[in-house]
Amino acid sequence: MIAKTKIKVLLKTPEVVGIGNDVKVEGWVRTKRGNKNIAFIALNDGSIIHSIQIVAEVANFDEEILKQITTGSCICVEGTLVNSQGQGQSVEIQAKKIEVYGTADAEIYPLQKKGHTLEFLREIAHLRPRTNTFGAILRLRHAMAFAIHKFFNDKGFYYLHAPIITGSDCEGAGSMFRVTTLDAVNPPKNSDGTVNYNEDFFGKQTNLTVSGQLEGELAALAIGEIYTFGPTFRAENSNTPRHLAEFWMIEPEMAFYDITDNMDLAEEMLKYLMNYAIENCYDDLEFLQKTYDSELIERIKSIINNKFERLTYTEAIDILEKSGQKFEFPVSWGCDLQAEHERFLVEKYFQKPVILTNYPKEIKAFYMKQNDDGKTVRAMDVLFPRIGEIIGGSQREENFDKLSKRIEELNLPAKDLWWYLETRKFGTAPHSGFGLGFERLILFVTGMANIRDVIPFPRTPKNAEF
RNA sequence: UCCUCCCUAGCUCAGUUGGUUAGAGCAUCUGACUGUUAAUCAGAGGGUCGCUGGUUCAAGUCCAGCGGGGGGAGCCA
Repeated sequence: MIAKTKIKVLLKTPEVVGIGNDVKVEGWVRTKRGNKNIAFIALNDGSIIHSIQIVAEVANFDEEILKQITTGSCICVEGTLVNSQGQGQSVEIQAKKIEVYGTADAEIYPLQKKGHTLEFLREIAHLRPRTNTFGAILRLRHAMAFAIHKFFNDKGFYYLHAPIITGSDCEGAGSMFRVTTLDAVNPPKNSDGTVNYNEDFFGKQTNLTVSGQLEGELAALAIGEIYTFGPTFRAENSNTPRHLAEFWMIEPEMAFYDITDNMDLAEEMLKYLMNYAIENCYDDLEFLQKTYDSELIERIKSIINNKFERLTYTEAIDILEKSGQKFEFPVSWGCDLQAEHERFLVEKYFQKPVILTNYPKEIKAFYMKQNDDGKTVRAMDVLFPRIGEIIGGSQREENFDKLSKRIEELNLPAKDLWWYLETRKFGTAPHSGFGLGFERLILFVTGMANIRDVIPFPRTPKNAEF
């Protein structure tokens, strides 16, 4: 009995098995070609972007078996690993035995050996992992997730599991998905006709989380440095290539970090991740570069090799006002920066990542630390080429009175935030944190243009088919 | 949600000022070919032109509504 081997091992380190020795591989057929004497099968098992070539002498095999080997079918091959006689690959397998695990009727199997549009592949999300493109994306997605855990673990951060179901709508980060077990048609009512949520599963209104930040702060103010990495939900009717209703977010939160420490961490992490991709996923990056984005690897390297430009919101407004550039939305101090403004700063003016700090408090969240000028808060946004804001964060307001006053000014439900405020009442500490949208990171590192193509099963308005 | 473009064969698309039987490439099927690289060559089959309604002698083509999708914007990550 021959031990099975991953195709990655055979292609990358054939010496492990040894030329001339017998091997067993299992995978899905990408293409079959040949003539009446010989058949060439490109076999892929997902371990690597490349397929291995299976060579089958037609005379040695049952005609019915060979007929079943079509694009998309799944087979097991036993044969001898040999140096290839043809161009295009260094090693190949001279097949001795082929077992068909599963056929794929060529008349109805949707994937062809020719290329498909990404839009079409979205309609067959159950099969698109079988394509080279999605194989590469899924491997990169895994590598980035793993690298994030490794980065934080190596720095002594703890992985915190924030709740998915929350009872608060505090961050104001957008509309939430209601979580309920009440009968949608006939819910229990109060005497005034409103729904009686006391009868609901949790005895109150609950929602899917829009952010784990507030819970993250609780943990940071106890065990120092933490990060969350989990799904997040926004019920916004956003129809763009950069938004999902369900996406994954990484939210580190650190005690005793000021805004500069926060920026240093964000920059170090992004550079670490880019470097990890180059060192561990080069074959996939090369494929994506060749197929979709000719500047992909160069752009990733530019993140590693450039110091991020750091400037204040006020300085950025000044640059934009003096730029002579015509913008659809005019710039003035106090307005939020539009996509076109961010793009100008990152792609034209500095031509590298930019970190903007000290935004007007009116356009930022209540929990951000207020500066002494009374006008700005210690926010930081990291802006990337192509995708804009990849990270948003801040030093947090640790002063109980200032935070309470801000909550009051913004008319937020202070009574629902009692637990959050108690961290400022008992042993408060300077601390900071930020949020990184995982899919936006994957968007950048794969060179894909649409966020629906970097998550296995995208959730967007009117779409939850798979 | 707003602006804009698109929806014709399994896929990607052509289809002229509205006019007879709606085309191509690829895929599929059949055949040919002694090592192919998205193999090549020859032949064949394959259509409710997104849906509903309207204008007209006549609609893939014009109009309206609805549905789906792309791009841009807003919200944001």
